[in-house]
Amino acid sequence: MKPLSIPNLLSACKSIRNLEQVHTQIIHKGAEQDHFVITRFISLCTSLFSNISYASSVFDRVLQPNIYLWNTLIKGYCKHSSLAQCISVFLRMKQSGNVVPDEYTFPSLLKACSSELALKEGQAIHGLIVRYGTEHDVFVGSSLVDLYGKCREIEFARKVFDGMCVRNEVSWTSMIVGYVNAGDLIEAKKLFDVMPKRNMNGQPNEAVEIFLKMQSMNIKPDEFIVVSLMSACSQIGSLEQAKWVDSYVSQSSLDLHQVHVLAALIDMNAKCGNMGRATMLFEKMPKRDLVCFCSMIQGLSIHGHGVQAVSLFRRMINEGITPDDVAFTVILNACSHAGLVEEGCRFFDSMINEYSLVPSTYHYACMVDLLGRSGKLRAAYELLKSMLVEPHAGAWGALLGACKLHNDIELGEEIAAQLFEIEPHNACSYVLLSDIYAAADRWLDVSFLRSQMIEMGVKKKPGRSLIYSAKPSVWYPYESVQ
DNA sequence: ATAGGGTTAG
Repeated sequence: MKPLSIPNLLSACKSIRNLEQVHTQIIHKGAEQDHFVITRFISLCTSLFSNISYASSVFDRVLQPNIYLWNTLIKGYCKHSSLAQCISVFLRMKQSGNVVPDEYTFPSLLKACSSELALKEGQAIHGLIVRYGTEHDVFVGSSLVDLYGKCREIEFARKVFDGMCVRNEVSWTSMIVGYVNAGDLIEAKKLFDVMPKRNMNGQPNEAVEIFLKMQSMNIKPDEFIVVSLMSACSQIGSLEQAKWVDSYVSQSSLDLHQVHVLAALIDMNAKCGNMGRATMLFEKMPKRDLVCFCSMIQGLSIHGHGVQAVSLFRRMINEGITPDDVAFTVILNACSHAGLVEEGCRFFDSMINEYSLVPSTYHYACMVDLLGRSGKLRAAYELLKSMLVEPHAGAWGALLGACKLHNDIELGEEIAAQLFEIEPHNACSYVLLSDIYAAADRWLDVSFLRSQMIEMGVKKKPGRSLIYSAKPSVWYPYESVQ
């Protein structure tokens, strides 16, 4: 049996109640200033029990926290609190004067920026990373690649990636995901064109090529990588490529039982048009979860099987799975595409009244689309006006599209006026209204609108400067220099 | 001794 030391007691904690009991022991044994013990305590308190305020109060009693303690606390905040809170803890750390941020400090901060798409804050932190000389760490580099990729600053991501002296699977995944999300697989291909060619038995394409290059560089693809790869395939929608990846994944030693892997595999097959294979994988699952149901329902919807999508949704509920907001987006979308007005309205109603979900702007957009397409323009308009939150521009756009479809000039003008206010630089609404006028032979209105559109439509994106520091591999955006 | 990064459904 293990001795009843405090660290051992900590690792045995199964509930917050246990943790409080060990905390009593810590105070009793006078271990409140023991950095090792308190670090374990805070780590456990935040990661296992998500109790940042408790962790914070214990931290505050430590007189001279060391770097381990600060880093653990910052990670806790980054996981469970807002970016503003994380940065405020980081500033407290810097102002304490006892410790210097190191390569363990920055990854969690960058992750917090990444999840809030806080580019400016991320760039400021990038500046600090360079200042503290931690930019060559693989964790820091990967986090930066992830941050810039997520913020659609793919060139920054790439620059960091190129400057990294060590890269691992995480760095590669972050870079690939960045390119995938930017929809820029062509650029990815260009990068890998400078490396030796490999035979691919048929269809060369970008994501698979990246994948093969990784293998040739002895980077073993893990579950993360193949999920990214399959996500890329889903977006490209190529059946050939999906088949290739499917057979690779199925024959590999990768763990198909990891929930993300199978979910991505089903989603890829469903999106690429291989519903047969998707169905087989789906039905063979020992326990089907919400995500896989959604992938299947969406797959059916994409391929025009709206009625089947609805019945699969009903089966999901019968199997005891509770739909969430995403599931309702999927099914409302399916109803909208298949023109299943009655079913859609019933789902929308049950979403609110049975499942107590608050419809988002996306749900309203689906409903507006559904009602609008079937000619119930006024009902759609009333629904939009009844929204408590500000409607998404997409919802107005969908309704304007419906006005075009049903040649309703009066309502079209009313809605376009709202859209011009929300999105004055989006050409779509001008084009739609102009089409409505054209269909009614109101050419004067058309030409007026077109000239207005040209006037508003051309807007140059602001430029950006970069500066380079003494070391050529080190760079950061100009704004980050303080 | 104790601290850090990447993946799925709209």
